Amino acid sequence: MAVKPKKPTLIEEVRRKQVIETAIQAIASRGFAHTTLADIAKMAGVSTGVITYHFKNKDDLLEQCIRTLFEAPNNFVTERVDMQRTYVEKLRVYIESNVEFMLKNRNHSIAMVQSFGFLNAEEEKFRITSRQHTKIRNYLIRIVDGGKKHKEFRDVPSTTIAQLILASLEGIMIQWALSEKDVDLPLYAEQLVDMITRQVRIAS
Amino acid sequence: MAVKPKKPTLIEEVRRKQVIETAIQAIASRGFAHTTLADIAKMAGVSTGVITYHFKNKDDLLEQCIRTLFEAPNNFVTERVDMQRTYVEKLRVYIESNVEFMLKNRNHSIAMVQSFGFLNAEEEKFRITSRQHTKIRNYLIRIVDGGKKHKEFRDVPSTTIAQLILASLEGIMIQWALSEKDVDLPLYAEQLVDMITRQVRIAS
Amino acid sequence: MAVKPKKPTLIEEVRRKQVIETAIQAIASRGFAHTTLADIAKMAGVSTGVITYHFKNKDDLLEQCIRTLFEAPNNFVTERVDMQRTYVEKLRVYIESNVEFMLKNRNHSIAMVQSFGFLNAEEEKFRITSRQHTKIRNYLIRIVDGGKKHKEFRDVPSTTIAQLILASLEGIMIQWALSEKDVDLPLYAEQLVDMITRQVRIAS
Amino acid sequence: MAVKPKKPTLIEEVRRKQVIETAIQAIASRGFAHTTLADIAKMAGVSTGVITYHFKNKDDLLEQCIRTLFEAPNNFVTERVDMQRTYVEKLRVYIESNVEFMLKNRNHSIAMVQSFGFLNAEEEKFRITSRQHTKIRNYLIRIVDGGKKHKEFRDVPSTTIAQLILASLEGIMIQWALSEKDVDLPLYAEQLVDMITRQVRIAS
DNA sequence: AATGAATGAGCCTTCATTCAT
DNA sequence: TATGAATGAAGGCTCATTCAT
Repeated sequence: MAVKPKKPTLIEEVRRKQVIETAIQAIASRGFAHTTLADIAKMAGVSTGVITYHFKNKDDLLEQCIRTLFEAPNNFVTERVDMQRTYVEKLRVYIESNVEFMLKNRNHSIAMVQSFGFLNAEEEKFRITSRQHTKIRNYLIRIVDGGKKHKEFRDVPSTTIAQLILASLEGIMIQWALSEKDVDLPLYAEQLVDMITRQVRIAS
Repeated sequence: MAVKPKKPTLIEEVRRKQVIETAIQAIASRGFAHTTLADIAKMAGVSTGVITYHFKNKDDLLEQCIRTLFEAPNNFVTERVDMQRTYVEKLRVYIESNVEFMLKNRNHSIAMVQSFGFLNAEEEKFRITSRQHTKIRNYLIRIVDGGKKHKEFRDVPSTTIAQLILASLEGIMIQWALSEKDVDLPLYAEQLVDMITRQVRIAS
Repeated sequence: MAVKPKKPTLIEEVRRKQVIETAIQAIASRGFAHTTLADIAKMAGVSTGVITYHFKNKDDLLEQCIRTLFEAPNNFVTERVDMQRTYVEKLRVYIESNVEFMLKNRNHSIAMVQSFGFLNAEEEKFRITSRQHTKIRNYLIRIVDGGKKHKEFRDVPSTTIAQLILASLEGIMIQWALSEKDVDLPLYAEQLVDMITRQVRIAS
Repeated sequence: MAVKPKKPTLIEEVRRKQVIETAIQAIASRGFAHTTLADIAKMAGVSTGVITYHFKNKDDLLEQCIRTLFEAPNNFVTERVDMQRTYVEKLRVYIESNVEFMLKNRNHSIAMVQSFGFLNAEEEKFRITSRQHTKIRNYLIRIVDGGKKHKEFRDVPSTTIAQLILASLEGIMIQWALSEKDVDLPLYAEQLVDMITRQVRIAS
């Protein structure tokens, strides 16, 4: 008899998505540490058992949340970036659509900042976060390299530039999560785009 | 009977410092969520009771940790920045000495990133972090304003520039905490200084 | 509306037997405590619902298991014993066929030993086990009494002898369940037959 | 710094003993499966936390219980057996003092029967039970061998005799645990001594 | 007859906090 | 000051049971 190939029913997938989304909302408002399964269940309007029925355990759920926290903005952003033709435009759109996503999903941003708190190398949560960072950085490196190849950019260190863009976006997320009113995101994006462009572009 | 007038003995202060420092090390290695008072006590070589004897409760201890996490690098950095005469130099030293502190105190950096993950607006820990951010930002704003006043800088938006510097430093801290080998901090600092300088300085 | 007159369909009976047998296998390999209905269902290749559909509840299933655990060897043994003419032969065959059944159904023996461990006087499971013990003892008493009546046996205390035979068989089952290789069952049977015979038979 | 050598304080040892004894009583009356830590704690008049403070977890406690369940009667019995000079006497006293211990500690016997339910080879509880059985059997083998060497016993198979004695004692424990009034233990002991003696002794 | 998603009570376990010594 | 035994609330997890399909 063949091993059952783990067929995730439709309803199964829907429930999981629902629970993950609710969990993210819960994390955003209570913080990672103070979010209990009972909280999430109550917010989702289901019983506690549902969660451990659909997820192996709490950590499994949190891992899915972290994954979603990275993939959702990533999909949103890359979709827009890939439509641009010039590399200067790609960088501009990368920054702008990241900020756009943040503005549209403040809770996601808050939850993501919270997720930085899981840096115990023993945990799968750590590895997921780490892998996502690498993925993002590589995506940016490819853009910078493309810009250099097409003579749009001068010979800047691609990795460092990628780190800089990622850092300045995750960094502002922290400040904005801590105090919304203290940060004017569109203005920040504009300034960041200006600065990055000035830094990488071949002077005309 | 009168309330004991809070006479922080010398030994008292030493013990507190010791416990706070141990707690930071514990947080760095286990993560915020998994650090128990028993862990800290054992690492410090004292009994559990010592902690609740010297601190009101666990949150009190964590608050002191967060405060230390911000104040230690802050003292290190401002001391060096204030010695600089030109504003371009101040910005350069600000960035460089931040990175220097990180390199000298990796565990502090890791613990600080961890601390971002436990931010619940209802908590004092949140307010402390928020206040520290404001303080840092104001310090940077004053430098930028100074540079503008002394005609070293052109008319850049001070607040945004301050946010950008803070973000790019806290942001890189996350990447470096997640994967030390993936980030060349000195190179990053150099690039960041170059970029910021280029952005603010009046073209000569 | 009249109560459904309990019409145990053929298929119904087949299903029940199948589930009971699977449950016994599960108990033998996982232990009473760790056998869940989900385990049994999965092993039987059916859904969880099937079990509670065919059995009132988990305890009902376990009770049927215990009953089977006693009745199966009992049927096997009495069938053979009743064919013997002399009482000495009856005792010999009683012991030997018990051991034969054990060798042919190791998992049943293991499950039976496990079942001893979950006896709470308040439970029906306890009463079933107790009743089965009485039944077996009475069967053996009748044999011993027969032997005495037909002058094959001397005047031994029938009840005690019955207890002794039952005890030495259930007792060895424990040792054999714990460690198969440490017990040579046929040799044990031979020695037990020899000893019991020597004890009850009228010296010739 | 040397590893702390785990010094079990006096009070620590007392507490552990107390909890173990209470647990045995609880197991005897409720059964292994239905005994919760809360039950034990309440019976012992302490808080739930005490148990997990002094024991690693529930399984750890149960393991200690099983160990005690075997060692207590063992100490009681061997102490008396070792005082006997002849091997016939040793066997007699072995059986009689086992029964004596049972009569004095009915709850221990009941709990021990319950413990037979842990036959999951993966569990430490299994290994403990198994090891204890081996220990007892070896002790009996040594007696039988001694009897043979000193020409008190004829050439019987030592291991099988040892198995038989152990089986007939553990077996009667089951019957007596299930129904006290159905088993006359002293009479049983007498008959068992008579039968074993008759079996092993060199006919005079 | 059968399924399997959903429920929720019950239990183990962790851990901050207290307090007698 | 310091200790560490003891407490008990809180939370994750298991699993028998129910029920709509």
